Amino acid sequence: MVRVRFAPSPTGYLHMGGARTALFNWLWARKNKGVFVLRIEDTDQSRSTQQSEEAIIDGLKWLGLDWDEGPIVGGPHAPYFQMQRLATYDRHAESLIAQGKAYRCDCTKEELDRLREQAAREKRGFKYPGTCRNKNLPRGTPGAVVRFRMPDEGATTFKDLVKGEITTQHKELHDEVILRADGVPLYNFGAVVDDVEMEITLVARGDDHVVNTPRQILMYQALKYPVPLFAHLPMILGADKQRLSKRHGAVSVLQYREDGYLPGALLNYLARLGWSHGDQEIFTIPELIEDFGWEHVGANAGVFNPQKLEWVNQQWLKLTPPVEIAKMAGVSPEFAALMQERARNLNEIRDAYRAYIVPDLPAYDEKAVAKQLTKETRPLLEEARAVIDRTFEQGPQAMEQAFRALAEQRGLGLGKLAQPVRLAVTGTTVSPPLFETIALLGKARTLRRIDAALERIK
RNA sequence: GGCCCCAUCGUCUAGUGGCCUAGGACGGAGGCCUCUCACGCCUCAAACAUGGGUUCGAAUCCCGUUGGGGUCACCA
Repeated sequence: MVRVRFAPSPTGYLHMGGARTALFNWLWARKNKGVFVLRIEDTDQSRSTQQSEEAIIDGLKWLGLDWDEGPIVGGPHAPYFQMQRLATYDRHAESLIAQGKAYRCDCTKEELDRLREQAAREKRGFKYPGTCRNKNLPRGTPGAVVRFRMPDEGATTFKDLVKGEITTQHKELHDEVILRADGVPLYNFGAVVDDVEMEITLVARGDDHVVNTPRQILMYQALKYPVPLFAHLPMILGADKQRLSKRHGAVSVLQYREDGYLPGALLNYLARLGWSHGDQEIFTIPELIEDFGWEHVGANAGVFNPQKLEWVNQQWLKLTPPVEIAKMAGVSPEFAALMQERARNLNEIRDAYRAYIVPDLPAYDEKAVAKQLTKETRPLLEEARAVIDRTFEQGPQAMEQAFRALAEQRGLGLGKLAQPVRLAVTGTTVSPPLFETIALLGKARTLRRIDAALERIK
């Protein structure tokens, strides 16, 4: 049974990197009929907030990345909030201490900071010197944290599903803190204990965690638990090739909802950022689930490209049934059908709808009016009005035929005739095909608009 | 700085020793189609970081160099 998890810390919204990590985990779970667990790692009490937690959950929900176990839905390993699992960490820490694999340490923060600064001055990495290693400090020692006893010699090797074999010498490691004095675990320990408890079989997470992996493997081994598989996903970079951060365009995925993107399009784009399936660019969600695999996840970081995302969104818009688009954009299905192949996002559809479908008279683009609605075009517009009046009931194709006949009669291209009419009817020079738009608007409203436009010429 | 990871068009990537005069996609340039816009179609420009090996043969394997990134917390 494949069991994977997404374990965000509620210290901010869900951004692209987190969304992609969640997506890859989710795809793997769905592909293997496994379980996708959502776990909230809220042990940084100074930075975790309720709002962030909600924002992350909202983001996942919008994307359609549903979880089988976790907040709201519960599950056999509840609770799924680390701050509610303190007793579990304590139990495991005590067991490690009893076996001599961990120990209490009451070194003060000040001493440690001094050592750290000194190490920095000497351009060395800081390593805890092991002051309390053999003190056997008892439970209840004031201010004591628990440190994990790292082996001094040897090396740990693991096979990362995307990066291949990675080896770390144990001498590079040091006895890191796994439990604070107040019993709140630190990342490496909390994650390991929970992944063990929740029976996670594969850990897929950001690249920045590769260095944590050997330490965590050592902890799994100390705990006498099987080690899961690991897959480290490369970073997503901003246009400047810098890691995506709040300053570098790392916006909430929910911003894309505001901007009129389809959740599936975002998922499609994110999947292709770092993963590939031959030359295919556009995938439905079932296709993504079917085709996804770690073999084709790239090992190098990728730049987030908004233009390509927009293109993917456009493709999705074309492939989505009009009724669904209508629902999302808040427009009629008929109009959605006309707009879906020429809009890049839902907002363009909604804006157009509000501009010239909803109101009785559209807001006119004055610059275009000055150019298109002139004394020269007036007779044309009058004749067009008559044509519409006469042929409307026969449908858009008949109207078009009649317009073509009229244009030809006047020695004009259809464009010369259609543009003033389009402006009169929609208020703009850019719209879906004129005759279908007119059909959708209705005869009375169309004629009223043309009359209003004629008024403007005077 | 130590350790670790990465390196194909501007960007996302295909490529797993011969199919590569390196393919696709976004973006760019030009054109076709056309009632506007968009779609679609066609054409063009655009890359294997670098130096050594290994091999009959290297974008593909190995080493060095360079460049980029990650990480060195009682953050995650």
